[in-house]
Amino acid sequence: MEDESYKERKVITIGVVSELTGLTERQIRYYEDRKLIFPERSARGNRKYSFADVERLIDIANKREDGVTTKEIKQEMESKSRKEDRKIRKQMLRGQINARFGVQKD
Amino acid sequence: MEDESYKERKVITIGVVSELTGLTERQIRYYEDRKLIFPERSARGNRKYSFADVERLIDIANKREDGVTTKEIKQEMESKSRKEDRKIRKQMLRGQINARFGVQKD
DNA sequence: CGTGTAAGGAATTCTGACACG
DNA sequence: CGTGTAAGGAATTCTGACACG
Repeated sequence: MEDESYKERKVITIGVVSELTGLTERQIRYYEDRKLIFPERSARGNRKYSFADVERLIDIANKREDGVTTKEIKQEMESKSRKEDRKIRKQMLRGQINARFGVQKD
Repeated sequence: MEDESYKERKVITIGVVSELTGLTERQIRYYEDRKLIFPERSARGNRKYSFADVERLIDIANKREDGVTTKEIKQEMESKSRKEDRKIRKQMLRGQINARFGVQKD
């Protein structure tokens, strides 16, 4: 694990994200409108993105190039996150079982 | 090692750095003037900082609170980087020795 | 649907300078 | 020495809308 998780901190302005991804600001804002990306806002209201967001945008850009619609991308995301949820729930369950019946710690 | 080294990428604007560190933009620019910090510039000339820069600035801020002058901070930095250099040179030397006389790989 | 663009305003950033101490 | 501030300008970002398709 990382001390501060630089990858997730939302600190990058839209102009820099545009340089980093090659997308126009218009596109970046549109993908937010389509619920594909979730920047934070500064006090005044400026969007701030994380490195993880930048990577996701690059991923979106690649899919768009392949003709995948924003709706389909959104659905892929949701299906993936459901899978993740199941995985995590499974891990937690295993943890509980181990806590009661599993090997002794130490 | 990290895939892209998020910590070192210069992507954060001075306003966000100011929020993150609690320093005024004036202070941040002054420390650059004193050669304590080295932001990159965007096409137009806006400063861009890394998370590593942010951490260094927090370090500087703490030292300034203790009354350490920018000149002294600069000297500490230089002394530390000389030590680092010696360490790296030593490691490279050891690497060369191993390459010739050391254990076989595989 | 996905993206471009012109519009107007508000906040951001930049530099060089004067101020205090 | 270290930092605040007012100054003027240039670039940034925001929103809502019209356009095309």
